[in-house]
Amino acid sequence: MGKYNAKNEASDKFSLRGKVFHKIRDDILSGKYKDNEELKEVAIGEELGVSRTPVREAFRQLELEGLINIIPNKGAYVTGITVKDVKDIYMIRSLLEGLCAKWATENITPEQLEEMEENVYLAEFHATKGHTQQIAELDNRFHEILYEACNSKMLEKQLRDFHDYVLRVRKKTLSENNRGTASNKEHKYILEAIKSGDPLKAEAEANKHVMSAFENMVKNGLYEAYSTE
Amino acid sequence: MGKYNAKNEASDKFSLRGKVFHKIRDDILSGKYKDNEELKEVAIGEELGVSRTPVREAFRQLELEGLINIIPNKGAYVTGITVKDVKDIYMIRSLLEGLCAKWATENITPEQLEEMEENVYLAEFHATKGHTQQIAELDNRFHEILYEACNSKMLEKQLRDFHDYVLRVRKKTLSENNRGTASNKEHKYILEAIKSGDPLKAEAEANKHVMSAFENMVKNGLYEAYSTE
DNA sequence: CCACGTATAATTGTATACAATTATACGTGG
DNA sequence: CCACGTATAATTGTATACAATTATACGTGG
Repeated sequence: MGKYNAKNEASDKFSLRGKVFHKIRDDILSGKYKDNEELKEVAIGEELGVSRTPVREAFRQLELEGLINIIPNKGAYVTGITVKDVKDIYMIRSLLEGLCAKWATENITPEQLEEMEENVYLAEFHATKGHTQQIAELDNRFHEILYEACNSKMLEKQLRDFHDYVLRVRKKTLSENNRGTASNKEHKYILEAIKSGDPLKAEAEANKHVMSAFENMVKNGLYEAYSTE
Repeated sequence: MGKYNAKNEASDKFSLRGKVFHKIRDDILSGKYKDNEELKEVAIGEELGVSRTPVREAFRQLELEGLINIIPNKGAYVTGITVKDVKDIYMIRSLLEGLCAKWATENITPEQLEEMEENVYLAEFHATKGHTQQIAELDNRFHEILYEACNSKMLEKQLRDFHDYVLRVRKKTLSENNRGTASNKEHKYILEAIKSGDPLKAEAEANKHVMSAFENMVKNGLYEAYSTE
């Protein structure tokens, strides 16, 4: 599974289509394009120094992700991500991360468990030192391990997609307001529930973790700066 | 929202790319291609009488849906959908349909509520008559209404994708074993919870509905015939 | 006979050409 | 002046050409 994904990422990095896809995706999520703005194949192709072919292929992917809306023979229009979208994603993620933690309790391998323990331990250190970059990376990795450990291709894919979607928001939230310390404490609770073999406890802790991340975001009003609404 | 989607469907129907996408997707989901089978652009293009361009664009979409795995410069390989995948999707759907019903309770419009009542009433009639085709259509539509009524673009998209994914399995299940009658009764419970303005009741009923659909499927061993495992 | 390397074929990646469709400009009649 | 229709430009849709990469065939030396 990990290898499978690594390959896909390689594909994305080394082909023009993948580069174009990620570039436009980032630009939409970061708010470079306005809502309903029209994306033109030639213009974007020229900007990135490629022909229309890779741009078109990237458009098809973006359409499927729901980031743009393609009207046949007419054009591609940015759908963007609104404040409500981010909120909804956190609600959905809360449920699904819970399910993921529950399943992970029953399917995690010793290696994954060990990496998770190491992750939490190391994050504790960086949190006290205020190393925001490392904290963000460890946080991402904690969730990645959880996704892999649940042993469900379907759930893993869903959570990964959502995770990517709100990545920018999450990173910012973590770097402010001591959220990093609190977040890592919650990771520890999840880890302990998994270690003690209590799936329902793990589910509840993961639920709470996502919800508290969301509440922290709302409290700080941080997410408004990153939406197109 | 409804219109937005209608447009997308039109796009899919009238462009070659859309036709190719749906054809390959159906072929994978119905088991025409084996797991790990390689899909070649030229071969599929010739089969469908189109050039490589629409085929390639369809491939990119299928990759994003997780149905094929594209290795750069090498080829596209069918990932397929396994028994476990179907099971996992039902578990995920159970949670998300619950959330959807909860939100729908708070956001449903009078028009949607009326259509839902009509839907349940009509399905009752067709269930007693054993009209499997109509039952399947009304069942689909019931869930569509629910998805629209929750007023969340994100959740709606998720549920629609999953719904499509297991459509074939669902249709078959409904036509056997009087599941249609039982299913419609559960729809009625959801509807009544929504009408009485009880979001938690609606959530619980929707949870149960998906789980009982899944249990029915397992009991009859029906889903094994529709997977690639 | 087989291991290996090289030539050849097959396949994917990207750019471009042409067709079809849609948007825009512009002129004319009233 | 403006409503309308037609010509023109811009844009997307699809096919095809060429380049780059990978798979296969085949021959030769030992």
